Amino acid sequence: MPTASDFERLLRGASLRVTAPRMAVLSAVHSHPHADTDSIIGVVRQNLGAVSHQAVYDVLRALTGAGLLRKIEPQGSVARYEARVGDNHHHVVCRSCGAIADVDCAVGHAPCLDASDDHGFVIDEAEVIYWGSCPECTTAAKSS
Amino acid sequence: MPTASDFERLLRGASLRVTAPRMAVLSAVHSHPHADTDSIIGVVRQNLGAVSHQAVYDVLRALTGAGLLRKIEPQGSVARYEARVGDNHHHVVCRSCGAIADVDCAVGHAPCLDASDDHGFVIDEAEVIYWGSCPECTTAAKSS
DNA sequence: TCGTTAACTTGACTCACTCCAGAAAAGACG
DNA sequence: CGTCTTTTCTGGAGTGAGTCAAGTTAACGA
Repeated sequence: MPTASDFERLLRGASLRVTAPRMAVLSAVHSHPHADTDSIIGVVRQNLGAVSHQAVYDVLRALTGAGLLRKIEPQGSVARYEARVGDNHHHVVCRSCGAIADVDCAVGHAPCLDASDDHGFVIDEAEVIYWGSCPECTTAAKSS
Repeated sequence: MPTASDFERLLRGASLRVTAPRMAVLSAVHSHPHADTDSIIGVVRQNLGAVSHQAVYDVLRALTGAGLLRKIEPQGSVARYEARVGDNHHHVVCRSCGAIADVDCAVGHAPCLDASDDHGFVIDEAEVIYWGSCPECTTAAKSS
Protein backbone atom coordinates (compact mmCIF):
# COMPACT_ATOMS: atom_id res chain seq x y z
CA MET A 1 0.00 0.00 0.00
CA PRO A 2 1.63 3.22 -1.17
CA THR A 3 1.89 6.19 1.15
CA ALA A 4 0.78 9.78 0.69
CA SER A 5 4.23 10.80 -0.46
CA ASP A 6 4.16 8.05 -3.05
CA PHE A 7 0.96 9.47 -4.45
CA GLU A 8 2.43 12.93 -4.41
CA ARG A 9 5.42 11.69 -6.34
CA LEU A 10 3.14 10.03 -8.87
CA LEU A 11 1.20 13.22 -9.41
CA ARG A 12 4.25 15.39 -9.75
CA GLY A 13 5.79 12.86 -12.09
CA ALA A 14 2.80 13.33 -14.36
CA SER A 15 3.10 17.12 -13.98
CA LEU A 16 -0.26 17.33 -12.29
CA ARG A 17 -0.95 19.61 -9.38
CA VAL A 18 -1.06 17.97 -6.01
CA THR A 19 -4.46 18.58 -4.49
CA ALA A 20 -6.41 16.96 -1.71
CA PRO A 21 -9.09 15.50 -3.99
CA ARG A 22 -6.48 13.93 -6.22
CA MET A 23 -4.62 12.37 -3.35
CA ALA A 24 -7.87 11.06 -1.95
CA VAL A 25 -8.97 9.60 -5.27
CA LEU A 26 -5.61 7.93 -5.83
CA SER A 27 -5.73 6.47 -2.37
CA ALA A 28 -9.33 5.31 -2.78
CA VAL A 29 -8.61 3.52 -6.03
CA HIS A 30 -5.51 1.90 -4.58
CA SER A 31 -7.42 0.57 -1.62
CA HIS A 32 -10.55 -0.35 -3.55
CA PRO A 33 -9.53 -1.93 -6.84
CA HIS A 34 -12.24 -2.10 -9.50
CA ALA A 35 -14.45 0.31 -7.61
CA ASP A 36 -17.11 2.14 -9.53
CA THR A 37 -17.26 5.91 -9.62
CA ASP A 38 -19.95 6.15 -6.99
CA SER A 39 -18.03 4.10 -4.46
CA ILE A 40 -14.95 6.16 -5.13
CA ILE A 41 -16.92 9.32 -4.45
CA GLY A 42 -18.11 7.75 -1.20
CA VAL A 43 -14.62 6.80 -0.06
CA VAL A 44 -13.21 10.19 -0.98
CA ARG A 45 -15.92 11.96 0.97
CA GLN A 46 -15.25 9.81 4.01
CA ASN A 47 -11.67 11.00 3.99
CA LEU A 48 -12.09 14.58 2.92
CA GLY A 49 -15.63 15.65 3.68
CA ALA A 50 -17.55 17.40 0.96
CA VAL A 51 -16.19 16.90 -2.53
CA SER A 52 -18.28 17.48 -5.61
CA HIS A 53 -18.92 14.50 -7.81
CA GLN A 54 -17.75 16.69 -10.66
CA ALA A 55 -14.32 16.98 -9.07
CA VAL A 56 -14.08 13.22 -8.78
CA TYR A 57 -15.09 12.69 -12.39
CA ASP A 58 -12.57 15.32 -13.36
CA VAL A 59 -9.78 13.84 -11.33
CA LEU A 60 -10.51 10.35 -12.60
CA ARG A 61 -10.30 11.56 -16.15
CA ALA A 62 -7.10 13.47 -15.52
CA LEU A 63 -5.45 10.52 -13.81
CA THR A 64 -6.63 8.11 -16.47
CA GLY A 65 -5.31 10.39 -19.16
CA ALA A 66 -1.99 10.63 -17.36
CA GLY A 67 -1.76 6.86 -17.19
CA LEU A 68 -1.95 6.73 -13.41
CA LEU A 69 -5.25 4.90 -13.43
CA ARG A 70 -6.99 2.61 -15.83
CA LYS A 71 -10.66 2.73 -16.63
CA ILE A 72 -12.54 -0.47 -17.30
CA GLU A 73 -16.16 -0.84 -18.16
CA PRO A 74 -17.45 -4.32 -18.84
CA GLN A 75 -20.84 -4.61 -20.48
CA GLY A 76 -23.77 -3.85 -18.28
CA SER A 77 -21.57 -2.29 -15.65
CA VAL A 78 -20.75 1.28 -14.86
CA ALA A 79 -17.22 2.58 -15.23
CA ARG A 80 -14.67 1.17 -12.81
CA TYR A 81 -11.13 2.19 -12.10
CA GLU A 82 -8.01 0.39 -11.01
CA ALA A 83 -4.52 1.41 -10.11
CA ARG A 84 -2.59 -1.40 -11.75
CA VAL A 85 -1.31 0.13 -14.93
CA GLY A 86 1.37 -0.73 -17.41
CA ASP A 87 1.48 -4.45 -16.73
CA ASN A 88 -1.01 -5.54 -19.35
CA HIS A 89 -3.20 -7.71 -17.22
CA HIS A 90 -6.77 -8.65 -17.89
CA HIS A 91 -10.00 -9.29 -16.03
CA VAL A 92 -12.46 -12.01 -15.24
CA VAL A 93 -15.95 -10.83 -14.54
CA CYS A 94 -18.75 -12.81 -13.00
CA ARG A 95 -21.92 -12.89 -15.08
CA SER A 96 -24.20 -13.14 -12.12
CA CYS A 97 -22.76 -10.89 -9.43
CA GLY A 98 -20.45 -8.67 -11.45
CA ALA A 99 -17.38 -9.38 -9.37
CA ILE A 100 -14.11 -8.55 -11.08
CA ALA A 101 -10.72 -10.12 -10.53
CA ASP A 102 -7.35 -9.54 -12.11
CA VAL A 103 -5.79 -12.10 -14.36
CA ASP A 104 -2.24 -11.94 -15.47
CA CYS A 105 -1.56 -12.30 -19.08
CA ALA A 106 -1.59 -15.94 -20.08
CA VAL A 107 0.61 -15.90 -23.13
CA GLY A 108 3.62 -13.73 -22.56
CA HIS A 109 3.59 -10.00 -22.23
CA ALA A 110 1.31 -8.99 -25.08
CA PRO A 111 -1.35 -11.61 -25.45
CA CYS A 112 -3.34 -12.11 -28.57
CA LEU A 113 -1.89 -8.97 -30.04
CA ASP A 114 -1.72 -10.63 -33.39
CA ALA A 115 -5.06 -10.57 -35.06
CA SER A 116 -5.33 -12.93 -38.01
CA ASP A 117 -6.56 -10.16 -40.28
CA ASP A 118 -6.28 -6.66 -38.94
CA HIS A 119 -8.12 -4.92 -41.81
CA GLY A 120 -5.34 -2.39 -42.01
CA PHE A 121 -5.80 -1.25 -38.44
CA VAL A 122 -2.72 -0.37 -36.45
CA ILE A 123 -3.30 -2.25 -33.23
CA ASP A 124 -1.65 -1.02 -30.06
CA GLU A 125 -3.48 -2.85 -27.35
CA ALA A 126 -5.47 -6.00 -26.84
CA GLU A 127 -7.99 -5.98 -24.08
CA VAL A 128 -9.26 -9.30 -22.85
CA ILE A 129 -12.28 -9.88 -20.69
CA TYR A 130 -13.05 -13.36 -19.45
CA TRP A 131 -16.69 -14.01 -18.67
CA GLY A 132 -17.73 -16.64 -16.24
CA SER A 133 -18.93 -17.35 -12.77
CA CYS A 134 -17.11 -16.49 -9.58
CA PRO A 135 -16.53 -19.12 -6.87
CA GLU A 136 -19.37 -17.80 -4.71
CA CYS A 137 -21.93 -17.79 -7.52
CA THR A 138 -20.78 -21.17 -8.78
CA THR A 139 -21.33 -22.66 -5.34
CA ALA A 140 -24.66 -20.91 -4.93
CA ALA A 141 -25.86 -22.18 -8.30
CA LYS A 142 -24.95 -25.76 -7.43
CA SER A 143 -26.65 -25.79 -4.08
CA SER A 144 -29.90 -24.33 -5.35
CA MET B 1 -27.50 -11.48 -47.51
CA PRO B 2 -30.28 -13.58 -46.05
CA THR B 3 -33.82 -13.24 -47.32
CA ALA B 4 -37.03 -12.53 -45.45
CA SER B 5 -37.84 -16.21 -45.23
CA ASP B 6 -34.41 -16.85 -43.72
CA PHE B 7 -35.19 -14.36 -41.00
CA GLU B 8 -38.56 -15.95 -40.48
CA ARG B 9 -36.92 -19.35 -40.09
CA LEU B 10 -34.46 -17.90 -37.61
CA LEU B 11 -37.24 -16.42 -35.51
CA ARG B 12 -39.32 -19.57 -35.56
CA GLY B 13 -36.25 -21.63 -34.76
CA ALA B 14 -35.86 -19.58 -31.61
CA SER B 15 -39.58 -19.99 -30.90
CA LEU B 16 -40.16 -16.29 -31.21
CA ARG B 17 -43.19 -14.82 -32.87
CA VAL B 18 -42.72 -13.48 -36.34
CA THR B 19 -43.55 -9.80 -36.39
CA ALA B 20 -42.77 -7.02 -38.79
CA PRO B 21 -40.53 -5.10 -36.33
CA ARG B 22 -38.51 -8.21 -35.64
CA MET B 23 -37.99 -8.95 -39.28
CA ALA B 24 -37.02 -5.36 -39.89
CA VAL B 25 -34.56 -5.30 -37.00
CA LEU B 26 -32.96 -8.55 -38.12
CA SER B 27 -32.65 -7.23 -41.61
CA ALA B 28 -31.26 -3.92 -40.41
CA VAL B 29 -28.59 -5.55 -38.29
CA HIS B 30 -27.64 -7.91 -41.09
CA SER B 31 -27.18 -5.07 -43.53
CA HIS B 32 -25.55 -2.69 -41.03
CA PRO B 33 -23.08 -4.63 -38.94
CA HIS B 34 -21.98 -2.92 -35.72
CA ALA B 35 -24.76 -0.36 -35.96
CA ASP B 36 -25.75 1.42 -32.79
CA THR B 37 -29.31 1.35 -31.52
CA ASP B 38 -30.20 4.72 -32.95
CA SER B 39 -29.13 3.83 -36.46
CA ILE B 40 -31.03 0.58 -36.23
CA ILE B 41 -34.14 2.49 -35.24
CA GLY B 42 -33.58 4.76 -38.23
CA VAL B 43 -33.20 1.89 -40.68
CA VAL B 44 -36.21 0.08 -39.29
CA ARG B 45 -38.33 3.19 -39.62
CA GLN B 46 -37.24 3.64 -43.20
CA ASN B 47 -38.55 0.19 -43.98
CA LEU B 48 -41.60 0.07 -41.81
CA GLY B 49 -42.65 3.58 -41.05
CA ALA B 50 -43.37 4.46 -37.46
CA VAL B 51 -41.96 2.05 -34.91
CA SER B 52 -41.46 2.97 -31.29
CA HIS B 53 -37.95 2.97 -29.98
CA GLN B 54 -39.26 0.83 -27.18
CA ALA B 55 -40.19 -1.90 -29.63
CA VAL B 56 -36.70 -1.83 -31.11
CA TYR B 57 -35.04 -2.03 -27.71
CA ASP B 58 -37.36 -4.86 -26.84
CA VAL B 59 -36.70 -6.75 -30.03
CA LEU B 60 -32.97 -6.27 -29.72
CA ARG B 61 -33.03 -7.68 -26.22
CA ALA B 62 -35.21 -10.61 -27.24
CA LEU B 63 -33.01 -11.45 -30.21
CA THR B 64 -29.85 -11.05 -28.19
CA GLY B 65 -31.25 -13.33 -25.51
CA ALA B 66 -32.20 -15.89 -28.14
CA GLY B 67 -28.68 -15.80 -29.52
CA LEU B 68 -29.70 -14.39 -32.89
CA LEU B 69 -27.78 -11.19 -32.34
CA ARG B 70 -24.78 -10.19 -30.32
CA LYS B 71 -24.47 -7.01 -28.38
CA ILE B 72 -21.12 -5.30 -28.15
CA GLU B 73 -20.32 -2.13 -26.32
CA PRO B 74 -16.74 -0.92 -26.38
CA GLN B 75 -15.75 1.78 -23.95
CA GLY B 76 -17.03 5.21 -24.75
CA SER B 77 -19.45 3.89 -27.28
CA VAL B 78 -23.15 3.18 -27.10
CA ALA B 79 -24.46 -0.34 -27.53
CA ARG B 80 -23.99 -1.88 -30.94
CA TYR B 81 -25.36 -5.05 -32.42
CA GLU B 82 -24.12 -7.52 -34.96
CA ALA B 83 -25.53 -10.58 -36.60
CA ARG B 84 -22.46 -12.81 -36.61
CA VAL B 85 -22.99 -15.13 -33.72
CA GLY B 86 -21.53 -18.40 -32.60
CA ASP B 87 -18.22 -18.11 -34.38
CA ASN B 88 -16.21 -16.56 -31.60
CA HIS B 89 -14.71 -13.68 -33.44
CA HIS B 90 -13.43 -10.44 -31.98
CA HIS B 91 -13.26 -6.78 -32.79
CA VAL B 92 -10.80 -4.04 -33.57
CA VAL B 93 -11.97 -0.59 -32.67
CA CYS B 94 -10.43 2.66 -33.75
CA ARG B 95 -9.53 5.00 -30.90
CA SER B 96 -10.12 8.15 -32.88
CA CYS B 97 -13.19 7.53 -35.01
CA GLY B 98 -14.76 4.56 -33.27
CA ALA B 99 -14.90 2.37 -36.34
CA ILE B 100 -15.32 -1.32 -35.64
CA ALA B 101 -14.18 -4.24 -37.73
CA ASP B 102 -14.41 -7.98 -37.25
CA VAL B 103 -11.35 -10.04 -36.57
CA ASP B 104 -11.34 -13.76 -36.68
CA CYS B 105 -9.89 -15.54 -33.78
CA ALA B 106 -6.13 -15.64 -34.06
CA VAL B 107 -5.28 -18.72 -32.04
CA GLY B 108 -7.71 -21.47 -32.83
CA HIS B 109 -11.33 -21.51 -31.92
CA ALA B 110 -11.25 -20.30 -28.32
CA PRO B 111 -8.47 -17.81 -27.97
CA CYS B 112 -6.84 -16.99 -24.72
CA LEU B 113 -9.44 -18.99 -22.90
CA ASP B 114 -6.78 -20.17 -20.50
CA ALA B 115 -6.11 -17.57 -17.90
CA SER B 116 -2.91 -18.13 -15.97
CA ASP B 117 -4.71 -17.87 -12.65
CA ASP B 118 -8.47 -17.89 -12.78
CA HIS B 119 -9.05 -17.15 -9.08
CA GLY B 120 -11.56 -20.00 -8.95
CA PHE B 121 -13.76 -18.47 -11.60
CA VAL B 122 -15.41 -20.80 -14.07
CA ILE B 123 -14.66 -19.12 -17.37
CA ASP B 124 -16.94 -19.71 -20.31
CA GLU B 125 -15.99 -17.00 -22.75
CA ALA B 126 -13.09 -14.78 -23.58
CA GLU B 127 -13.87 -11.49 -25.22
CA VAL B 128 -11.08 -9.69 -26.96
CA ILE B 129 -11.08 -6.11 -28.08
CA TYR B 130 -8.16 -4.77 -30.07
CA TRP B 131 -7.59 -1.05 -29.77
CA GLY B 132 -5.82 0.89 -32.43
CA SER B 133 -6.21 3.19 -35.34
CA CYS B 134 -8.14 2.45 -38.51
CA PRO B 135 -6.55 2.95 -41.95
CA GLU B 136 -8.35 6.27 -42.52
CA CYS B 137 -7.33 7.75 -39.18
CA THR B 138 -3.79 6.48 -39.51
CA THR B 139 -3.45 8.19 -42.87
CA ALA B 140 -5.08 11.36 -41.60
CA ALA B 141 -2.74 11.47 -38.62
CA LYS B 142 0.32 11.12 -40.84
CA SER B 143 -0.66 13.80 -43.30
CA SER B 144 -1.53 16.35 -40.65
C1' DT C 1 4.05 37.53 -1.68
C1' DC C 2 1.77 37.90 -6.08
C1' DG C 3 -0.13 36.61 -10.45
C1' DT C 4 -1.19 33.08 -13.51
C1' DT C 5 -3.35 29.13 -14.50
C1' DA C 6 -5.07 24.80 -13.38
C1' DA C 7 -8.42 22.71 -10.38
C1' DC C 8 -12.78 22.71 -7.81
C1' DT C 9 -17.86 23.97 -6.82
C1' DT C 10 -22.62 24.35 -7.99
C1' DG C 11 -26.31 23.35 -10.53
C1' DA C 12 -28.52 22.56 -14.68
C1' DC C 13 -28.61 19.48 -18.41
C1' DT C 14 -28.11 15.51 -21.83
C1' DC C 15 -28.83 11.12 -23.56
C1' DA C 16 -29.04 6.13 -23.66
C1' DC C 17 -31.87 3.26 -21.76
C1' DT C 18 -35.80 1.46 -18.76
C1' DC C 19 -40.47 1.10 -16.61
C1' DC C 20 -45.32 1.19 -16.87
C1' DA C 21 -50.18 0.68 -18.33
C1' DG C 22 -53.10 0.16 -21.85
C1' DA C 23 -54.02 -1.19 -26.84
C1' DA C 24 -53.18 -4.33 -30.51
C1' DA C 25 -51.75 -8.34 -32.79
C1' DA C 26 -50.25 -13.33 -33.04
C1' DG C 27 -50.97 -18.07 -32.17
C1' DA C 28 -53.89 -21.89 -30.14
C1' DC C 29 -58.07 -24.30 -29.92
C1' DG C 30 -62.72 -25.57 -30.78
C1' DC D 1 -63.78 -18.95 -38.98
C1' DG D 2 -64.41 -16.93 -34.31
C1' DT D 3 -62.98 -16.56 -29.65
C1' DC D 4 -59.53 -16.66 -26.04
C1' DT D 5 -54.99 -16.22 -24.10
C1' DT D 6 -50.50 -14.61 -24.38
C1' DT D 7 -47.09 -11.87 -26.17
C1' DT D 8 -45.77 -7.68 -28.30
C1' DC D 9 -46.20 -2.76 -29.39
C1' DT D 10 -47.24 2.18 -28.28
C1' DG D 11 -46.52 6.43 -25.96
C1' DG D 12 -45.06 8.76 -22.32
C1' DA D 13 -42.84 9.41 -18.08
C1' DG D 14 -38.77 8.31 -15.43
C1' DT D 15 -33.80 7.00 -14.10
C1' DG D 16 -29.06 7.59 -13.56
C1' DA D 17 -24.34 7.90 -15.14
C1' DG D 18 -21.95 11.25 -16.97
C1' DT D 19 -21.19 16.16 -19.11
C1' DC D 20 -21.29 21.34 -19.73
C1' DA D 21 -20.71 25.98 -18.31
C1' DA D 22 -19.63 29.89 -15.33
C1' DG D 23 -17.69 31.46 -11.49
C1' DT D 24 -14.59 30.77 -7.33
C1' DT D 25 -10.58 28.86 -5.11
C1' DA D 26 -6.09 27.25 -4.47
C1' DA D 27 -1.35 25.43 -6.24
C1' DC D 28 3.00 26.79 -7.67
C1' DG D 29 6.61 29.39 -10.11
C1' DA D 30 8.65 33.88 -10.16
